[in-house]
Amino acid sequence: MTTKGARTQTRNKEETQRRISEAAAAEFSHLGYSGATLDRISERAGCSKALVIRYFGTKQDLYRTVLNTKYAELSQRETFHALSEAETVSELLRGILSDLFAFNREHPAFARLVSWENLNGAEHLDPATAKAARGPGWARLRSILEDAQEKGMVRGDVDVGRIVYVLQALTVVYFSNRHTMKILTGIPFESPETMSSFVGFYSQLLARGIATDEGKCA
Amino acid sequence: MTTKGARTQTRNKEETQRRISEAAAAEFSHLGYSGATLDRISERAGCSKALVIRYFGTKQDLYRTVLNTKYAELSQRETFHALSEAETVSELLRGILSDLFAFNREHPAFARLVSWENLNGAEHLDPATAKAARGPGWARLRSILEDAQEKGMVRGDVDVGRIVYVLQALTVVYFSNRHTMKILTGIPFESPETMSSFVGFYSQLLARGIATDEGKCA
DNA sequence: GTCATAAGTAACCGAACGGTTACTTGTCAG
DNA sequence: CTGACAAGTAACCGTTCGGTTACTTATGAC
Repeated sequence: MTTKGARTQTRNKEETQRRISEAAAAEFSHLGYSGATLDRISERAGCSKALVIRYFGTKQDLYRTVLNTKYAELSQRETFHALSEAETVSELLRGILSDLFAFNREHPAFARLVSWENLNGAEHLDPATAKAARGPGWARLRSILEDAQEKGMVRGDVDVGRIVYVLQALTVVYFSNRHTMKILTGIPFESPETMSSFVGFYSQLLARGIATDEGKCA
Repeated sequence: MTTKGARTQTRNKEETQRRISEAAAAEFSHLGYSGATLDRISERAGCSKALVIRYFGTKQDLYRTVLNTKYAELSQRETFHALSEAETVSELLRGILSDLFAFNREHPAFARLVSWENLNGAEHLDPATAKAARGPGWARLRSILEDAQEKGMVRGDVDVGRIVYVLQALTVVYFSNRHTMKILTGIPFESPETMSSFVGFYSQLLARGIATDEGKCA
């Protein structure tokens, strides 16, 4: 009998690789590239350090794998794809912002990895993988936005890049700069209500901010 | 004759301490706490490692000194204090945002240190020092904002913390997440025009977003 | 001059790092 | 049963880390 499809008792390559990958993600997210150690990763994974290197190459190789895997997770979630059905600008803004917040809440490691990565110039991030993480909601946003501009409801100086930027900024800072930001503003980021009220407040603010006088007062 | 006020030829405590402090700021900003090494810092400063430890204590002590010194620099700049004379909401928003961007452009090390610090829980940042970095522009913002709300020009759900948050978010992400954000949005952050157009666009967007219909259309 | 003192350094320590090598052992086709 | 191969490990290597110790040397008051 072959091993194929069966769960071997003590020795299992795929399962071990999965455990290593998981342990590495936790370690890199927590301590960054230079702070993480292969000794701790192998300890977390419950195997020897030599095995980690055998399966994933050098520390840098392992880091690259972890980072791009996390980005790929973002692009595969279902709620993201549901956004392609949105009808109005404000509805879509709220949907995207809400989804960005939800993803970051469910994957606390993600924002941390992005921060670490920016601090060393994003040289380990595969551009194609990162672009895929935008999801179909953004293509939808572009078409709806341009449509609203033609009808004179949205101001002409608004473009998709700037909207995406502010949505990302609001989200990223919430999760990766909460410590200094709490000292600065006093906002209780750990409170669940803060997050939902943030989404509502800022999506409305953005919708009003990009609208023409006609689009808003008429 | 005493050393007081004179520039000694080869041995000079204050000057050496200044060089060490400068070298440490560059090193910590570039590589973070765990990535930085005392050997490199002493090499940059042109002195021995033992002297670094003698003057600043442990690596952690040195890091704390560097971090809080940078924050103190923010609170001492002149343009920040000029904001206390602003008259209108939109004028003040533009002033604060413009100044935040200017400071970060002039002090690239600052945003990096803030990112590193958030990644290890902001445990080395002195809260009093951080709060002082808000400057008088924010107290002015509160009073002008509340005044405008009483007159019915600004919506009631707007508060200073949320405005400060979005201003900081727009700025912080511009400087500390530019690498991943460029891949994501295609925005050319390195271009000088991008920054000034950002300040104009978002301060206008915010001003319109927080205004009541009356405050905007009337 | 000279001498106490402070500025500054070379050499070293144990620990921890990333990575390699030589080895053991579970598993399965025949 | 058995042997070959893959899964997995213990022990080690050279290097670098933060930090200490014992030492040199420039400086200024007397």
